[in-house]
Amino acid sequence: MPRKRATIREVAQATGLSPAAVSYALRGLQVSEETMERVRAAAAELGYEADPIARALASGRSGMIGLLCGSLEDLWQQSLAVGISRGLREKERYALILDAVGDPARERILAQQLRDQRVDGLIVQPIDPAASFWPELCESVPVVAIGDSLVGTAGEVVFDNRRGVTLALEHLRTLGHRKVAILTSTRASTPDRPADVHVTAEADRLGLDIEVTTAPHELAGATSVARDILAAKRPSAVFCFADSIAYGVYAAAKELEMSIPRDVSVMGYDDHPMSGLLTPGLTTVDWDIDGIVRAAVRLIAAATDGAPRRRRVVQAPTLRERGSVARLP
Amino acid sequence: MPRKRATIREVAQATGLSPAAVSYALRGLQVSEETMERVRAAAAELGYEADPIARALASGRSGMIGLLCGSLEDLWQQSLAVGISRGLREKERYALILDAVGDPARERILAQQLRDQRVDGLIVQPIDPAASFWPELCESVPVVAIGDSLVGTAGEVVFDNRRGVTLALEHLRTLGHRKVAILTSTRASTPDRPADVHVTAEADRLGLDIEVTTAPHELAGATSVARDILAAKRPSAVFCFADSIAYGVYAAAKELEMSIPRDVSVMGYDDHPMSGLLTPGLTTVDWDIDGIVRAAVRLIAAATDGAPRRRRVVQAPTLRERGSVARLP
DNA sequence: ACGATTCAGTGAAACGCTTCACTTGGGAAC
DNA sequence: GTTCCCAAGTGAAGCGTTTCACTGAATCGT
Repeated sequence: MPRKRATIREVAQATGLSPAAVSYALRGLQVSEETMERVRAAAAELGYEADPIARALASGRSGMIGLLCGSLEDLWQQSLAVGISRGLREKERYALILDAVGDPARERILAQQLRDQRVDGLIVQPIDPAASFWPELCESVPVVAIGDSLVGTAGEVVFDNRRGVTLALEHLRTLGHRKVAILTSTRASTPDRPADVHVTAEADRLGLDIEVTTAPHELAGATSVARDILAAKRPSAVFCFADSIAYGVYAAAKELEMSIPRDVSVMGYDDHPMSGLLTPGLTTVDWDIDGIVRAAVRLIAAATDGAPRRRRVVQAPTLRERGSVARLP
Repeated sequence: MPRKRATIREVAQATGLSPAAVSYALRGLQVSEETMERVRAAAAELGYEADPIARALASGRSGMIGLLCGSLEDLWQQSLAVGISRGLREKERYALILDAVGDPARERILAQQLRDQRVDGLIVQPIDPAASFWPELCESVPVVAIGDSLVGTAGEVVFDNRRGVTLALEHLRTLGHRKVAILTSTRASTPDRPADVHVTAEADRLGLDIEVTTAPHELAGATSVARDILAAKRPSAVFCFADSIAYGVYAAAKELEMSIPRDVSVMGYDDHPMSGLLTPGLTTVDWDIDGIVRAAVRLIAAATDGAPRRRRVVQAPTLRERGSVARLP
């Protein structure tokens, strides 16, 4: 880290070339092998490194991939973010991670912000896939959407949430549960998310008596919501739309001295690494996070490296039984 | 999100002013109330929003705060990052989060990258606080360091790791443990981190028979290291230098059908929210993450808002007993 | 009534790079 | 020996802001 950055002009002077030539040379364009070598040497000598801001302004590209998360309080999304970040790094690309903290309005602002940063591509896990700004955004930058109902221009990684919900609720039904509390994630608005719609539809079909409540992902908040539900409603099972929320149920059960699954059964959704560590292990719906990460990275890389075939990767869920759901008599 | 961004020039034309005047007006500088109002109206009308990249290039500032994490695989650091991100948002500032994945070389590159992004300030949790580039970096941007031995120019949030280690090891010693396996986090180099040094010093003082091994934060990796340790060395206790790593010990114990704390005692370090949920709860050293977040945010905000008093906030650890450490006969 | 001081606003030069439209010199083609 | 072309390199105009040094007019104290 030299005391003062070298500019491209200085490299040009050092080599006796024009700044333009240096610019081309450093990117391996339009110049002879020989000058390229000469320029590289001079650049190394001077400790020159291109200024990303100036570059972005001039070229309209930043070399970064934006990652817009619905809510990083969800531990699973944290894992996803970390995974994607790592995956991109392996492809020599950098991720710019922003967190909408569950707020659709914030989602709009941050999406705009990322575009303003000239990201080459955008991976989003939309809170509100129906929001009106997505189409416009998709026009100005390749988008890979991760989720359920979609917006991607560069591809999509689709969770079959309908199937996931079916898997979960059928499991509960088969084991004899009828009165099921549903805990879904809090959000500032967007009431009719497709995932939620699936839940009520499936519950109807299976003849389950459900009550849907929203809960935050963050442990303390989830615990407090779960405490109320467990104490007041006495459901035989709780289905949480994220493992993070299920952790809150575990905590609440502990506080209330209820035993899982004897006093109440719990199901999660996502399969976060910690879920297998709890006692009892959390029965959940597993989404193959590695597969999702790989798919998302591959799609965005393809889109930005100019292989523009838009693809749709569908993730199938798996039921992962671990012991947090009891069979009712 | 208008189809095409309005530029400052267009706003200038619309109001009949010079671009300079508009620039000043939008920032509430140097112009009369009346024109300010006129400019604001026109800007709103045209949907103008300043381009952050151009702004950063011209002014050398971006309005963002960089957050450089040692390793986001550490769940505790994830929590820290999320907390800081949220804390900054409340102060109307944005965080740019980068992850060095435990690699000191990467840490240097990313630090440089953040400076190149013209961040107004930098919060770092250094992997290698002794690395030579910190002083130079500190000259070009206010730095708040979080950790043990420090580099901050804008302030520091210090963990008293010596005390934390003492707390943990004394606890083990008091309960009769002598043969203790230490699991510390993997890193690409930097062998002599102060925290590690404290461990061996303290162990000596207390007459503990320790063996130090490095383990990754990520669950599968930690589990596999822990499995080897538990099977081969048969320590009476394992002290993990991060709760994430302790989770690996729980997983390994489960696989080996060892019971915690009957067959082996486990201590963590950090107090991650999940630690209280495990069975048995993980006994750990608690660092008051909220306090750290608040301190870091306050320090960096003070430094960038021009109140340049450099402060040092020391965090004291607390022992949090939960049941994963048994008293030996 | 006069220079001195403020106030509101202007013009143009940065910021550091990319890129477009052009020169060149020199070889191949005819 | 022209003509044509191509690879290698140049100049200058951006990209959208900020900021510095200034101007003209209005205000002020005396």
